[in-house]
Amino acid sequence: MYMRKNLPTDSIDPLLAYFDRLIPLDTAEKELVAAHFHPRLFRKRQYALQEGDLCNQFYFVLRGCLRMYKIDDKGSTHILQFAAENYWINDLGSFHGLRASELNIDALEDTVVLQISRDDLITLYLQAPKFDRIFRVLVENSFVRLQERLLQNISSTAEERYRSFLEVYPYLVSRLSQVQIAAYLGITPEFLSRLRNRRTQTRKP
Amino acid sequence: MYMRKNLPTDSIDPLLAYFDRLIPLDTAEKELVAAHFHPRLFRKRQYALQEGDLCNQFYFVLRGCLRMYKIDDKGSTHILQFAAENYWINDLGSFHGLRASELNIDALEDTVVLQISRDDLITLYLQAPKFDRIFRVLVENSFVRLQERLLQNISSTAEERYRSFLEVYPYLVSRLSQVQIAAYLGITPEFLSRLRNRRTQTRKP
DNA sequence: CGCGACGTTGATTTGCCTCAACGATTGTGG
DNA sequence: CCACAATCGTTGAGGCAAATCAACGTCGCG
Repeated sequence: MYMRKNLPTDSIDPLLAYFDRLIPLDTAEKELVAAHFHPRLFRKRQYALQEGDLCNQFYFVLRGCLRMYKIDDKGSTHILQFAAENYWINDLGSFHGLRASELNIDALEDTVVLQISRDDLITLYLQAPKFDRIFRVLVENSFVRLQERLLQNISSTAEERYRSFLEVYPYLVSRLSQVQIAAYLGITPEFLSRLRNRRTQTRKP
Repeated sequence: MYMRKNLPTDSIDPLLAYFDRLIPLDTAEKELVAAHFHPRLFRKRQYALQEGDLCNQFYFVLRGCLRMYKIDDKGSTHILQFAAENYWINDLGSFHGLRASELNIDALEDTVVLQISRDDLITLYLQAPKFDRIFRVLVENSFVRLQERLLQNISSTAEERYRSFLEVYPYLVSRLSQVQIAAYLGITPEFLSRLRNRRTQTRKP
């Protein structure tokens, strides 16, 4: 059987491990996962979802990094989420509400995902109700993180948010340009540059 | 049998109707709901959750209005969520993560809720896995709304956020003081006052 | 090589905050 | 039931955080 480079048969393993850590799976359930999730490569700058389209897939990142963002009327980019290794990403509003998305998802690096379509996910829920629980827990965790971020955005200064980002996502910082980080924090790249230099100063008199 | 005023036996009905609208329940499942959820009254200004405590209950509001908020180091209040009739509220991070909460929940009006403890909810999941799905859908919907709010906060001015609040929560506006609305929008009450007057002006020369 | 993204820095502007004062309303205890 | 305190909404003056606009050197890439 022909196998594409970068997409070996055992690419499903990290996902199985991920699920197993949340709630242990039996063999039948692991086979269902293997049957419904499919590997896919996105080249750098390639769209995984484009504004106006329906979000039909749920992505689990194996390697690389995706971002989900909105472009406002003034043309500014606002990043809702990065998704690197072992993170999930999709536009849940479009995915379940069956409405056209206002968001874009694209690749910041060459990225390999495991994807499942909405129809396959619904089938999976029917075949193994345990996945209702798994995805409930998964969304609950995302909800808590999102709520913490909202709280930060309401109550903190740009500098505090930047410091917090460095702490929470240290492994991302080196992989992202300052433009991306600024679009995530909700500030301009110019101001982020000033923040960085403001701190490394206070050295020479 | 003695029955407290304001808390009649059929107070469970709005919750059953709420679940039924999401995913139809059979008789046994309705009885489980009636067995695990309990009515409770919070007087105006009474805490339902206090910072430092564990969030042990999930609340469904029958009448009245609760708010969930954080007090920062400077003493400012930041409101994460209002919950009026037919809304859910709790600190999910504390509820499932079993950690002390940094948030407060209290009543803005005399409020009647149906509450379920974490232990009872877990029991409910085991007795009827359908509730895994129900609460998955419920959290998914909350997640989508929260994401929209974060996007607004990152990308919009205070005035745009205020206009949007008026559109999305018209039934709340009349019940809340401007102090509460300002704490939700992430601005000062003074500035909210200016926003309101800025708009009703542009009339007399 | 040349073009376009990136990061930096300066000058200026602006959205929103802070502090302070005031009358109107609410609520509370004597 | 009244008196007093507390909270609310409003307005003014002044200040600061962050945006805007512009210019410039650097680097990676086609």
